Amino acid sequence: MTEIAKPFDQLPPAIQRFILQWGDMGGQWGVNRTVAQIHALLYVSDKPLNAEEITETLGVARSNVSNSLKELQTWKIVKRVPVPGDRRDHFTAEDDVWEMAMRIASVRKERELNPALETLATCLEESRDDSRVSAKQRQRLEALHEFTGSMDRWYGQMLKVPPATLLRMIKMGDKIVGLLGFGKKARKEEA
Amino acid sequence: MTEIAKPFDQLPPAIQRFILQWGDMGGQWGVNRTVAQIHALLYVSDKPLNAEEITETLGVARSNVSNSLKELQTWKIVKRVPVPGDRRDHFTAEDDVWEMAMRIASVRKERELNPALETLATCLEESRDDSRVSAKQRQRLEALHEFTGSMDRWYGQMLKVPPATLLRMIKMGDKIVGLLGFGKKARKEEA
DNA sequence: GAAAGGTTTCTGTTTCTACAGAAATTCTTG
DNA sequence: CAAGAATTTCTGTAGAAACAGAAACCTTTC
Repeated sequence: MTEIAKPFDQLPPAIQRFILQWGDMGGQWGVNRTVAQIHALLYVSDKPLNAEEITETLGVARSNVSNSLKELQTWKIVKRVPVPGDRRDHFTAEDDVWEMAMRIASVRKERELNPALETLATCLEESRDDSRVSAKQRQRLEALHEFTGSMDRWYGQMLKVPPATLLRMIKMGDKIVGLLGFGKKARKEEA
Repeated sequence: MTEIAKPFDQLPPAIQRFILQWGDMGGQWGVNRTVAQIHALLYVSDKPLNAEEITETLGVARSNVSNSLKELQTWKIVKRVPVPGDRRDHFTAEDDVWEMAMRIASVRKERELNPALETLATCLEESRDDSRVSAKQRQRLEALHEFTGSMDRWYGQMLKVPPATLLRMIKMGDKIVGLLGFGKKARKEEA
């Protein structure tokens, strides 16, 4: 069908910069450049794009686009949308940034926090019937396990809160600490 | 001085497992395996270790240990400690897990959030005097910028709260949402 | 049910990162 | 201020990840 999609250097400079920077921002996080770039492109695109258009605009291999789209879909921040009169798959990015952030957080929780929890549990288990592991060592593993568990629960709970509510909470910022009534005392102690 | 440090396979299995798993847990995050392993080793070590001991225990190159220790120190989760009667540098890991988490969060904020903020600000700036950027596109960049700013402020504020207080907050979990008085309504709306 | 259009999987190449070992440097102490 | 010890920086290499292009595989439509 080879329609002509806008090549990268014809995009407005602001958009170009965004895609590029977002691209290697991704590198700092756990996703590769292409994945992040495609996400950026879709995020600022006015209309859904098909794989071909993405390929042409970003100048990367078709297969690369295909795989990257698949990854973005596992993160649930890009989805396929049907476009009437065109049987190719088209894609859009989640446009609510809060929703987006929560989807990412959710996947990361599963991929990183949960395995860490399991590992620590196993280590603790194993350490109990090994006298060579000192009490101090056991305590430290315990502390880490406890911490990871707390984080896991915290994330789990935050993910249940609707984005709009979360937004308000975060906007409140440090007032929350005071409101909850245990801020002042603790802060004085620390200071 | 070649003292004999415990080689890896003489450590208790629980400890071995911990170091190994923590090692490639690190890989999932932004730090390489060696760095994470050294951190794990120091975290569960009863006493401060010198670079030589770490080298022997983990079986990695001396230079690698040196560089990794340097990195861990920039994260402020490992520090040099003087050991009386030994002029070699010895190292320990921060033992308070909450303190540790906050140090890491702090560095990540600087390295990731702040640059993202700058980039987005620049893009927005640039987009204002470019009529090819649609209103919708500008809005999306705006939303992302706003979001990033919120996160940045939130982190900044949380980092000021003493770890013990934070611990209590997180333990409270989702009760916080209700306590703050805007939880129920919003949650019903969403459901 | 075959031809065209579209998507995914496979394979080889390139690029980048982690790392070891050596060389250079800095620090300590007699 | 030298000799020795400890640490850091430098350089080359091995392995892993990203990627392009081709091949194989579905899917729709006539």
